[in-house]
This record gives sequence, C-alpha cells and structure tokens, in this order.
Amino acid sequence: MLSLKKYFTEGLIQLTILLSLVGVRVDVDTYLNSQLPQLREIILGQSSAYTQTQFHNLRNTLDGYGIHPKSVDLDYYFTTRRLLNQVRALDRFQVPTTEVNAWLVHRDPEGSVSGSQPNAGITLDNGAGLQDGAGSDGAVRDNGAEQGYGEELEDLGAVAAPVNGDLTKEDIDLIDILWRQDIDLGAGREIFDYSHRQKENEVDKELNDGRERGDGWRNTGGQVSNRNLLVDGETGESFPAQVPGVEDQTALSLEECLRLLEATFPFGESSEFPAADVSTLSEAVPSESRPAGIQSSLLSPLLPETESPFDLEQQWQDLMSIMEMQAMEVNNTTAETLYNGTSGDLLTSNYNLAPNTPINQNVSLHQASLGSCSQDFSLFSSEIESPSMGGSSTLLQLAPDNSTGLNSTFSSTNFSGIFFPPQLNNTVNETTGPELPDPLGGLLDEAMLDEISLMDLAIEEGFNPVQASQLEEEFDSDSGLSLDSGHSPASLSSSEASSSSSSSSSSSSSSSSSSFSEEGAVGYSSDSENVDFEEAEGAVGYQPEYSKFCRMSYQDPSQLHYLPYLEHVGHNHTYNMAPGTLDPEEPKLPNVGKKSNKEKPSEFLDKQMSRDEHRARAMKIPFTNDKIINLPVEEFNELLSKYQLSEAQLSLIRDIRRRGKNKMAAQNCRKRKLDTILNLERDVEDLQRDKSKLLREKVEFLKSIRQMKQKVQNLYQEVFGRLRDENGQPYSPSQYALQYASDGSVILIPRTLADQQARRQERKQKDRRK
DNA sequence: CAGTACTGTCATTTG
DNA sequence: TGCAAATGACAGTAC
Repeated sequence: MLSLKKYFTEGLIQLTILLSLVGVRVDVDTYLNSQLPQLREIILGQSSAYTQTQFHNLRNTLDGYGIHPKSVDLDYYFTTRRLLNQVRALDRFQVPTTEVNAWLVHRDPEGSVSGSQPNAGITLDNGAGLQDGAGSDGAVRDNGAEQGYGEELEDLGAVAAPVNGDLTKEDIDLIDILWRQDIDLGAGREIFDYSHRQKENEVDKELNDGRERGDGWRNTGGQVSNRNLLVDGETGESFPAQVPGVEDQTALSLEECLRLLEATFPFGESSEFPAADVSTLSEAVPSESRPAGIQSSLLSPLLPETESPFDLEQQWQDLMSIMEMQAMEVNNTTAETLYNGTSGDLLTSNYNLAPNTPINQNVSLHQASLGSCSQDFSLFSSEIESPSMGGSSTLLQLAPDNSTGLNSTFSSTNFSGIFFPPQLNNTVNETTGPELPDPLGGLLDEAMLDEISLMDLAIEEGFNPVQASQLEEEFDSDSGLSLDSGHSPASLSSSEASSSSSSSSSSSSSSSSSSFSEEGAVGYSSDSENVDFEEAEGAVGYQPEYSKFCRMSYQDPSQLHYLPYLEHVGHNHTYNMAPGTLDPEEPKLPNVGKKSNKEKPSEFLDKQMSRDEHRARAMKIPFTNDKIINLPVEEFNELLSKYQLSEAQLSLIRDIRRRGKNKMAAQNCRKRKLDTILNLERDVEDLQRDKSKLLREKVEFLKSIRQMKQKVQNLYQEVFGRLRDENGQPYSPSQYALQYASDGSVILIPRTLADQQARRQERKQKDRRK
C-alpha cells in the first residue's frame, strides 16, 4: 500500500504541478472524489487517518489540519505551506493590476496611450512608432532613437531587466524546492484551483459540520468561520488563506512586481509605442487637443477604481483602445486639415504643385511629425531602383496615352485612393471620418470602430446593465455557456460514489453519533469528510448518498441517549418535536418547533429526529426511514409486502418516502443552482478576460495598420516624386496618381481615372456594408 | 427585532 | 398515464 501511495502521489502531483505551470487548471480533488475514491484513500491514507478528530489544538485546526498524523512534522509542514502560498501568490498575482499602476503613473505625463502591449504577431516593425514613420523600417532603424527610447523609459522608472522568460531563477528554484517537498507531503489540491470562492460554501459547511461534531475542534468555531479559508489539499480541511500567503503576497517588492510585470507584458514592447505620437500629432495640429483631453478625462475616472484587478486591466485596455482610436482620428484629421491647404507652402516648395495637392499635404504631415524621413527615402529609393520593381522606365510605360487600355487593371487595388485621393478623398474624409476608400480601410470601418467605442463606453461608464447586456449578448452567442450540464452531474455522482465507499459499513453505535448529529444540517457538501463517518443505521440504499443526508432511523437514537455532545448541534432544521407531543396516536405534529424550545435537555435526542422519524416511530413503522426513502422501488415494495401494515402506516410510509426523496432533490437542486451560479461567474470572468485580450489585439492590429499605411504613404511619395515625363519634368500629383495593377506592378494613371476607381470602390464597400 | 441563510415541504412542472 | 426528478415558492429555524 505504501509503495502504491507513493507512486500515485508522486505521479499525480508531478503531473499536476507541471500542468499548473503551463496554465492548465487541475482539480485533483474532484477527480479523486468523483472517480476514484479508492485512490483517494490510497493516497491520503485511510479515512479514519485523516479524520479531523485526530487534532485537538488550534494550530492543527487552523492550518495543520491536513497533515497526516502518521508522518508529518508540523513545522516542516508550515514552512512548506508558507512557501507554497508564495507560489500561489505568484500564480494569482494579477499582472494587469500592476500594469495599470505602473503605466498610469509612469506613462501619464507623456500622453501616451499604449505601450505595454505585446506584439500581436504583426510582421511590421512595431518597434517604431508613428513618430518614426518612414524610418520605421527595421533594417535601417535608428539605433539612436531606440536608445533614446530606452533612456526615456529608464527615466520613467518603467524599465526593468530584459525579459528572459516567465519565471525568474528564484521562482524556478522555489518551485523546485516546493515540488520536492510536496512530493513528500502530498500536494495541496487547491494549489491549482483558482476558484477558491467556489469552495467557500463547502468550506463553511465543513466548519459548521465540525462545530456540530462537538469534539474539541469545536471551540475554534467562531474564529474559524472566516471567509478567507482555503481547503487543504489532502483532507479538504479549511485553513486561513491569508495567514502565510497573503502576507507574502503583499510583501512583494517593487522589483518583483516589475519583474512579474515584465514576464507578462514586456516593457520592451512598450517602447514600440511612440511616446511622442499623440503629442507630435498635437503639435502638427495645434487646434486638435483631443489626446490630452482624452487623457485627462478618461484617466481620471478610471484611476480610482481599483477594486478588481481585472476591471482595471479591462478598463486600461479599453482606454488604450479608445485613445488609439482617437489618435488615429487625429491622424486622419491632421491629414484632412492639411488637405484644406493649411500647408500649401510646403507643397509648392517640394513639388511645385497646387496648394491642395494631397501628396504634399501628407508630406508635410510626415515631416511635421517625423524626423527621420530622409533615411527611409533613401531606402525606398534603393528599392525603387532595384530591378524587381521594374524601375522608373516601367512606370513610365504607363503613360496617360495608355491609360484607356489600363482600365481593365483598375479593378485592382487603388493605390492612389489609399493615400492621396484628391477631391474625392476630401469629401470622403469630411463625411465619413475613418472610413477610407482603401483596402486597409476595410479593417477600420465604422462598424469596427463603433464596436470598440460601444464597448469602451460600456466599460467607461461602469458597465451599466443595458450596455453590459449588449456585450453579453455579443458573447453569449458563442460562449458555450451551459447551465452546469457537465459539472453538476459530476459532483452529484461524486458524492454518490464517495458515499458508496462508506455506506456499506455495518451499524456502529460508537461512530454513529457523528453522523446522527449531522441530521438535518448536512447541506450539500459532498466532500468525503462527511462520508467518513460510519453509518449509523444498517439501511443500505442503492444511492448511498442518501444515507448521509437522511439518517432517519428511529432505532439508533435510542442508542444515543447518553451522548452529551449531541446537545451542541447547531442549526438543526429537523423540525424537532417536543417530547410532550410525542403522542403515538397523533402522527401529525404541527408547530413542533416552538414547543421544542421548552423541552428538557435530556430529551435532546428527540430533536435529532425529523418529523417523519417521529411519525414513523409513533406509527410503529417496522423499518427505518432510511430504507423507506432510499430503497429502490422493487425492494421497497418487497419490504412493504413483508409486513402487515395498516392503511395509515402505508400512507405515512409513502409520505415519508416522497418527502425524503424530495428533500434530497431539493438539496441537489440547490447545489446545482449554486454550481450554476459559480460556473456562470467563472464564465463571466473568462469572457471578460477574453474580451480584454481581444481588445488588446485589436489595438495592436490598428497600430500596425497605421504604421503600414504610413510606410506605404511615404513610399508613394518617394516613387511619385521620382517619376519624370518625357521632358524630364515631374508629374503633377493633381493630374496623375499611382495605382497597383492586378499583376502587382505600380502604374501611373490620370487622376480622373483614379477618382473614378476610388468612387467605384467606395460604392462597393458601402454596399458590402449594407 | 429585523434581516439573512439554511433547510424542509408542498405544488407543480418536466423528462 | 404514471412515476421520479426537478424546481419554484413558502415557512420554520437559527444566527
């Protein structure tokens, strides 16, 4: 047996720890209870060995209860427990919370709206922000600028050591130590259980049961009834969670916090976000002060709300999303403003074109916000001059005189429309804002932005019910929420299965006291502790669980008259009968509760009997209520046929059976209901987490799209600026535009054709949207 | 003493 | 249709 125990303990715990380290939630307890009660006994020792009555001091009761009395040194155990809680604290550490604290504090002055987002996998160079626009190509990244960024972050105190993994060496060492200790001790099942709240009810019930059991354990009752209790891994016993763990958790140093932060949201990624992005845009458009306004107006209501780590994470992500949107709007608005001729001088100086020519307007925007354009231009130039691009000669083939023949190719991506649509794009921008007639614009369509805005609004305003319901509907459609279709039956069966191991035991007057005292106050708990007690009566039900809930034998109480601790049964809902009302001729005993208050202590045993037990005894029913209730129909009928019973007795027996079944059905029903609520709660948390993650990814995508557009814009400028006609004169951006051909080449077409293309595409997009 | 939680019971619905 | 289970509603009890 010992070798078997060691085998299972080591194997299961190692597997569990490994799974937990990779984020898989493992509930060993459920598995052991529901599937393999024998294994539980093998691993944990015999039932009697981990019965709580083995311990009679407060320390054991509070924290060392789960220790197997045979083998464990308590101090060693407590040390292990403390370290274990440290690991748990690491596991439960809510990075988003700290993320918010860190970034709101450190990044606030910059007006930055993002920065902690991990790379969403975009192949674009995210290391450079908008301020680096054309210079964002990784090959020619300005190292100086990057360095400056790092220094900037260092000044902000937000830069920690480079991320080298999820766990530091100390963490790994600690886990390794604990691992070995746990293998020796038996790992706590709650290590991997993130939903301690789900067990609180059971824990409380266990405590109540413990109080009812009336042993020395009882004197801790009030203190132990603490909401911050965890269930011990080996025995399911509860202990105060915060005794070692929370203190350690709160004692995490700032460095540890930052390290943990980095492990999840590397700061290195944060630098990718342009700190000067919004501010630069603001400079470019002095009248546009929205980013600063956003920051002040949005951060202020969000900052004080620190109740839930997740809410903060969510709000932070949503805030980032909002500000990202706003920044993009600013970007668009900037271009729009420039379209209107505010910087015509730049246009004329660069290209000698009309003041409202889009190209130069965007160039001015580019130059206003970015400092490293020339470098990128050189890069682009080299690419343009490379043979793969076909060179300028290729482009020149697409002279206006060929334009009519190129109509067929215009169905391809409208290059010009992306960047510098002339009058057309002016109108588009004025009317539809972010809705751009370019292929990328589809990713930024109104629906998407509206969705983000709606969600952000909902979060910003504290998730009022209407908005929350909208979001929930959004998620519920595919969330797969089930009303506990899987969990509840499992838990039910677990209790049945676990009960079966003990129900077969024979009658025992010595141990029946505990089970008998549970009558009426057992609750839903299906933990094996409740079943460890020997059954008091010999009734063997086909559903042994029932014997736990309904010990209604009227015979056994007579054996228990002299068990004084049964006086201290708390919360007895057995509809006690007063002794004076025990009239054999009167089975119906209403209002027994009030009368029972006057009965003598020596009559306490009657309290332990349910109304039906009293009735059965009064009617001299020759078998136990347990049998009446729990026997299968066939056996039940067989039993009835064995005795000569009066009609009143038969009626009472049927009522007892009906009520007993219904009683357990009600208990099961309530348990299911509770489980459903808890599952829903967990589902909501998961969905909120998913939503936050999706928002984060969306922000990343939008950021990448913006950078991509900036790059293409710069490339367009460079290419177009280098085009020359037969006379060596540059083409006028007001008369010509570049477009992608279907074969991937870039062609030069007259503006009028480009405009037509743009309009056509715009109509298509609108139709598609409808 | 009011409020709350827990429990048992009844009536009814559901499978 | 009968039966058992499930469930809403209500009441009793304890805290």
